[in-house]
Amino acid sequence: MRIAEVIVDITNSQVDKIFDYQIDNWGEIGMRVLVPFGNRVVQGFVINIKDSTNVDLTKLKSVIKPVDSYVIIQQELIELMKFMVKKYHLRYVDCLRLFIPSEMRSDKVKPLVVTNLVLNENVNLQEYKTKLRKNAKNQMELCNFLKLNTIYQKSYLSEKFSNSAVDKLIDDNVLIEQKEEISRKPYFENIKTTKPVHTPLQTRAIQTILSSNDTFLLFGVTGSGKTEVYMSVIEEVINKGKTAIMLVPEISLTPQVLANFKSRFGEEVAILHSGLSAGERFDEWRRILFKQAKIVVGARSAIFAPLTNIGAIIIDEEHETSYISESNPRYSAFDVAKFRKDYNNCPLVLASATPNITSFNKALNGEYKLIELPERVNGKAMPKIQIVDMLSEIRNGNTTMFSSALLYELDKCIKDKHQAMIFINRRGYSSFMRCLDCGYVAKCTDCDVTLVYHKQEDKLKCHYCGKRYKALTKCPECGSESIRKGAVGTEQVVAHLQELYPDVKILRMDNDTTRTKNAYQKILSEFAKTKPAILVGTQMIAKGHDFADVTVVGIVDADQSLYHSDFRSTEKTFELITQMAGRAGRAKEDGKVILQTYAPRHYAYRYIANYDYKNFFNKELNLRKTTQFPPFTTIIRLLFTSENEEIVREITKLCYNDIKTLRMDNIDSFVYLDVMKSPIGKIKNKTRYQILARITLDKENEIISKMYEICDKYQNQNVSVFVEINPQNLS
DNA sequence: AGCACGCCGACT
DNA sequence: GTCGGCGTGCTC
Repeated sequence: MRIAEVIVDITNSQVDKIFDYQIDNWGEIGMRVLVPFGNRVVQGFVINIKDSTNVDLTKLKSVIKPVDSYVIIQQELIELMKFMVKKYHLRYVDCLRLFIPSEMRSDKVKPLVVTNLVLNENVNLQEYKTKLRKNAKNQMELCNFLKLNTIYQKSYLSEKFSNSAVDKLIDDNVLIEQKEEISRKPYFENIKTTKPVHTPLQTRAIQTILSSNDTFLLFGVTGSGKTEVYMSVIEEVINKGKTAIMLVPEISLTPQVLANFKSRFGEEVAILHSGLSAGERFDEWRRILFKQAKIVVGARSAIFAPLTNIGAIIIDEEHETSYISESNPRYSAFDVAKFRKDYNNCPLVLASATPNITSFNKALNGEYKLIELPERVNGKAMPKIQIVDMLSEIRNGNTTMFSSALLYELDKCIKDKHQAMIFINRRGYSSFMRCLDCGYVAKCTDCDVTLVYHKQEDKLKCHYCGKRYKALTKCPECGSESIRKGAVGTEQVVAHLQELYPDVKILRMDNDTTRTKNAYQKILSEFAKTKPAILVGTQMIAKGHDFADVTVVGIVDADQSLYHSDFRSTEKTFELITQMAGRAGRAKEDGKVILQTYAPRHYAYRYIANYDYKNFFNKELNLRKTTQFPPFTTIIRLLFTSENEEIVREITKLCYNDIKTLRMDNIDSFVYLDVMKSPIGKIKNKTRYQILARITLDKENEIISKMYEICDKYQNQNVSVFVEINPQNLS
């Protein structure tokens, strides 16, 4: 007897289990099938085939038929599904759905079919022509045009000789129709690139990566030629008959980058990202499945690409948070990458100019192998970063948002017809409170994290422990009453600049101006061709294109992210500013970076100005150690939401009691535990409560799985419970 | 998720 | 007397 283990394609925890069905010989593991389920028919995935079952034979039903004529989920991904279900406590279906393009399930997208026409070789064309009517001019011309053994596109012939003429010849069996499935190809600029000569360091990096199956951290400064390292590694891997995945942040998937890959690898590259149309994504995915494409370049979910025999996995800009999914199926592309690396026995490369603190720590511990590219390929120094103390600007009578140093550089830049970028750091909308006289910022006494001002309650709150403080009316350090809160916005900056430079083109790029589909590209290309010009924007201008003529980068109010209430805020500030600084002086002109701050002596800026990542890392790691934050602990957040406020509060409380018991049994592993209303107490009319815990690493897995168990116990129709491990934001 | 089974109020 | 409300439980 052949028994298929089937996961039905229904997202509900109650049916998210393995169902056994009898299956005929056509069935294969990894196929989509139709099965009778209750009194209806549903789609399912065959995840295993065996020859016996524990299910009562009177209950056992048979698989009806396959949905596709081929396997769509390979064995590796089925193993990966099991790994993810266990590790993240996910549903089987949610994982399986990650592995195939959503277009596949809706049946909305079908392979694009074109009709081709060929001349019937059994027809005597000359004889046929004599039988044509005298006035059938189009048909005659068409007959004269046709040659044997040539494939014509029907649309082409129709356009040239009219539809009716073509149809007549088809009717008369002179032309034979042939259907062909073709792939919709995402559009690429056609450019030619030449392979550059490698520096000795690049060569060594490439060889090191290719010579083992380790996880590498490639730490290379901006402009050190990391991309060339990836490309060469991939090239070698392809030459060995294997395949490769490269993940990049969504925002880096610019036409320029893609064109570069296409130029180097041609048809062997498939691109997967959200900018593709449904049809394009579906076709790109099928090209991978059918082994026509061997290199996959894409955003986070491209890590699930149906490649076999992977020879290298590369994750660019590994410090980016977008590699970790924070909703629905929560997973980390790093964990998945490591799984696939082990399965395929190939190297995994994580790369960044400003590695994640945790990653760099792993590199120093030996868990990752460190490869460094400390020099720029063109040999140029990084642009000079000048730190400007905005408090002394105020003392000198300049109360505007631009320092005299920045205005001086802007004037010069515009006079020389160069370009400038003004970066507004608006990470998180939450506002903090700061003393304008001494620069003091309110912080939590327990967490070393900036307090967030909540307007409705007129209170300062810590988003990590929930502790509340009175809003500042005077500074506890110097007694001054000039307390300011809130942030500077891009609009304000643009308006101000336009006043100062009425004749200069000033472009704005932020969440508001990039709503529409291609707005992002449009703004960038407009900026590229306008000189002089100033581009004002949020983080999104820090990445992406290289503009050769940008000589000035202004960072207005750098502290915004420094004081964001997150233990990673200093790390994020270092990343952002370093990246932003890298936008200046990329070509022959030297660049200049003006960094405006109210805290010029903050340690982060000292290291940033010197591009000193390693010492910054040491300092930051020490701080994390003393305050017991990751990577020395793991933060766990249990989020409870419900439309019924009473019930959530009650359930959260019950759950909290259980977790307190859990802490009793593992008293040394809990660094912190508390329960509170979530910082954003209500979303979409659902009340939110949370339990926050920080635990040491020794019993991490054990405690996490206990927490999942506890949550499962309280999960019901009225209350949903989420477990988040090291969440990126705590709203 | 969907659908059947099942036990209590207002209607042709 | 019945039609239908949605609580509970099951689906190989």
